[in-house]
Amino acid sequence: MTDLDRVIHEPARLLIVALLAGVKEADFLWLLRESGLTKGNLSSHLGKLEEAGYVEIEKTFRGKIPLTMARLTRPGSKAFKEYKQRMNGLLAKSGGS
Amino acid sequence: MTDLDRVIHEPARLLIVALLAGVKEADFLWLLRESGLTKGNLSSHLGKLEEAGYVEIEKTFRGKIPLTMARLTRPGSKAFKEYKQRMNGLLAKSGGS
DNA sequence: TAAACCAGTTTGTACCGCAAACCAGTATGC
DNA sequence: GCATACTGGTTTGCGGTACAAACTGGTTTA
Repeated sequence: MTDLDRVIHEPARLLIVALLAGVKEADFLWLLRESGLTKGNLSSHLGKLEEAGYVEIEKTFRGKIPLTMARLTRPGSKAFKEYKQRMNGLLAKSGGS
Repeated sequence: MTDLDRVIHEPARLLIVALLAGVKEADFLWLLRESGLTKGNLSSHLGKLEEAGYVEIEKTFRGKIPLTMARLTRPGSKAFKEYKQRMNGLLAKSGGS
């Protein structure tokens, strides 16, 4: 109907995806600071995005301390791109400005 | 955080608001056909939008048959405009195209 | 040894969108 | 003139989900 991808549409995830699209790779704490989300929400939203196949999560260690990296997958980039197109289409149809 | 107006953000309502922004006034059945929503959903989303003060609902009669007209209020137009700006900002920050 | 901390995950709840059931009134078939 | 179908909606029930708060497993500090 509007055909907006609900996984991406959710504001918190839209923000995460937009951030990732900019940098191509980011760790949990950077996303945490940049997004302003709580840890819990960031964690679960990343979980949803991973489940959807839109991001890859890689868990490593920085010394003794766990480190989680996230990056957009190819399908993720594609989905985001399509989302942007549809959204622009919607916003445009209401008459400019 | 993303500061997206949740009332407008919901796809069905975004569509309704975009449609109304284009025409300035519309009746229930036109919105029904144009949006592809079910009657139930259209009714309740219009209710939400009215409750938020974003649309005015006017109930009249066309002959013997009830007719509901909807139009965007001033605050509604303003909210939609701001929504568009924020959304464009979000989509832009990920690097163009 | 314990207390504080880091980097997250799991859990609980309250809300919300959706579809289906419902309703009042009007035209139509018998 | 009675019932059946249709218009133009509204209300209800249910399933999914976002958010915050509590929890966990390991690590440094006191």
